[in-house]
Order: sequence, then structure tokens, then C-alpha cells
Amino acid sequence: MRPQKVLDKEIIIGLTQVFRSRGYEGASLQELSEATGLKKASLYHRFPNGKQQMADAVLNYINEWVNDNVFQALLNNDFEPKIRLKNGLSQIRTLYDGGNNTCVFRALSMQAGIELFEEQINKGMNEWLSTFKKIGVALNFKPQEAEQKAMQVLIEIQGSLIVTKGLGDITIFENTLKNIEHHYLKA
Amino acid sequence: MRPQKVLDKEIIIGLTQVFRSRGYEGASLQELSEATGLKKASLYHRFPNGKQQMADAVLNYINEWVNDNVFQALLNNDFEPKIRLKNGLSQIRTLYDGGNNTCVFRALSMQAGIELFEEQINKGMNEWLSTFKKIGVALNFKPQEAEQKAMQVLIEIQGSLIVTKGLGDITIFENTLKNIEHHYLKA
DNA sequence: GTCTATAGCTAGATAGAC
DNA sequence: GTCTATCTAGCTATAGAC
Repeated sequence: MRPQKVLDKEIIIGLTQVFRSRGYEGASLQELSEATGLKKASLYHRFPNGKQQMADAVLNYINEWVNDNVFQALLNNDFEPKIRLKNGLSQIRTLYDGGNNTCVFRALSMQAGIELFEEQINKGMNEWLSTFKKIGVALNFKPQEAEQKAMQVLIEIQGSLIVTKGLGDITIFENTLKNIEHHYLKA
Repeated sequence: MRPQKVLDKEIIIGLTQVFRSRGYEGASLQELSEATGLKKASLYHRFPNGKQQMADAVLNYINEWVNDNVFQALLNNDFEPKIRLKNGLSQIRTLYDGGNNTCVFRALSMQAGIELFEEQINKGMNEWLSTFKKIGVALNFKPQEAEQKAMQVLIEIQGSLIVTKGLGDITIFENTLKNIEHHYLKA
């Protein structure tokens, strides 16, 4: 693993903004350069394998962020399950900026992207599933029910982000987060 | 409206395949040419405004297909509501080839695409919502419930397609269609 | 480690023969 | 209406000065 200087994180954040909004093919080196404040040649110094390595770093960064924030909140045994769920959903709200951001999985899973990043996207989604299964079990659902609920959560989050974008209405995303909470807590 | 020769439809189908799998920026004129069997210059003869007009035609084509098949099945008063729902979902299965196809709305709603096609995507999604609201009302849900259910359907279809792609498992899409049917018929 | 400059290529788009 | 040939601009990527 490369050593993480302070500046590195700022670069990754810039790359993330571009890839998540434009997708893999839509993200040009020029725009990546502008978003990071590094000239193209400097980006290639940091990422010798070019654009693919940059997108790869973005996926790793988001994966870490989700682990450290979303999953950490959901699994933190200092709180009771209901609170953990609320906190986890709150982190998800932050991750997608209340519905304004698109999901990196979505952005990088069109044809060209999925061919390059299939493994990471696959692994990432499975981690969402297994973590939400755990919170379901903690909330006293049977393992099989918890598994189904986890899949439902993943689908609803992804779907609501697409519909939010298509209709230009972030209340759709917000309502979906509320519905997810209710589905877990009412039964 | 341009006169629709037989060949025109084949061209649109080729364009659709490319745009839906690669997105707007990912679809190159070369690939569009290969998929349609027309050289680039010939494509420009048919679509003087270039790539944007081609994607526009794809959106119109899919919109028509959905109207003639999905919505027609859902609204056809020759059948009772339960049957209409089943038939509509069956058409949706065809539209997305059982989960193998991505949705054109999704493919064309990344940054570059949404800027160009916002209006059509917005309109298209709203037609899904209003049609599914109608089938909900026909199944005796209150208008407000029917509206919520319609939104839920749109979200679940879009989300399941994303997750299906990300996990490479078309049973996810199939299960979602089954769940949608149950949600309408059990209550 | 960052930059300017540029290579090599492919993109979208046109001109003009047939 | 379709084609070959070509234009320009933008792309990813690299060379080499500092």
C-alpha cells in the first residue's frame, strides 16, 4: 500500500467527484486534472497505470469510507441496534449527499467500467449485503429474513438514487431512507 | 416525423444496444456504425445532428416500445387488473431481457447524458409512475397508496437492475419482479 | 514531484464521389 | 443513400526540463 500523505486524500476526493458524476469513459484526464489541481503528467506520476488506476483508487477510497463510517455505525456495539440503524442510515445520507451524489458502483458499472472493476464492485456490494444482514439479525429477524431485507435495502438505495437523478427530486432518496428505517423497526 | 422504413427500425435497435450498454460518452461512432451496419457518414445522413440525435431517437424508440407493450398490457381493459399486472411485468421482463439489459434511462443519466436528455428522462419516468398508479387504483388501492406503490415499483426495478449488474446475478431482477407482483396482490 | 511540450491515436463530424 | 477519405479537436499517455 502506498503511504497516504495528506495531499493524497485531497487528490482522491477530486478524482471521486469526477468519476462518480461522469463514469469511467466520461471522465477525461483534463477534468481529473482540474478537479485535483494536479497537471496530467503529475497524475501519471502518482498513478503510473493511468485512468484505470485512478478509478481503482477511487473504489478503494469509497470502500474504506463506507467501512469506517456506514458499517462502523451499523456494527458499533456501544449502541443498541435501533440506534445503530439510524446512525448507519445517517452516514449513507452523507455518502450520497442527500441524494445529490450518484453511487460510484453505478458510475463504474457501465460496459467499459464493469469489465475493469467487476471484482471490486462485486465485493463491495456483497459487503453491503452482509453488513445489513447483521443489523437485521441484531433487530431479531431470522437469518433468511435478514438476508432478504439486506438485498431490499441495497436495491432501494440504488434505485432511489437513479430515480432521484432522473426526476431531479432529492426527496425521493430521503423518503427511501425513511422507509428503510420503518421496514426494520415496525415489524 | 420522419417516415419509418423497415431498415430504420433495425438501425434504432443497433443504436439502442450500444447506448444502453455503454452510456452516452462510452458509445463511439465506430461502435454505433458496427452495430447498425451503416458507415459513420451514412449514420450522419440519417441523423444530421449526430450522436445526440441518435441517442434522442433511442429514447423515443424505447418510450414507444414501453407505451405499446408495458403500458398497453397494464391498461388493457379486456383483462382484469390482476392479469394486466402480470402481463405488464412480463413485458418489463422482456424489455430488460430478464435482467441482462441495463435501462436506457440509467445509461443516459450520467452527467453528460442528463444535461442533454433531462426532459425526456423526466417525462419517461413520470409516465411509468402515472401508469403504475392506475394499475394500483384498479387493484383497489387508495390514490395515495397507489402513488406510493408506483414509486416503489420504479425504484425497485431500477435498483434491481443495478444490483443485478453489479453482482452478475439475474435472479435478483427476477425476484424483484415477483416481489412487485406480490406487493400488489397480497394486500 | 511538478511542470511544459508533445507524441500517437481515436473521437465526432464533413466533403464529395458514386 | 451509402460510401471512402479526410478534417479538427480531444483523448490517453509519455519525454524530459526543473
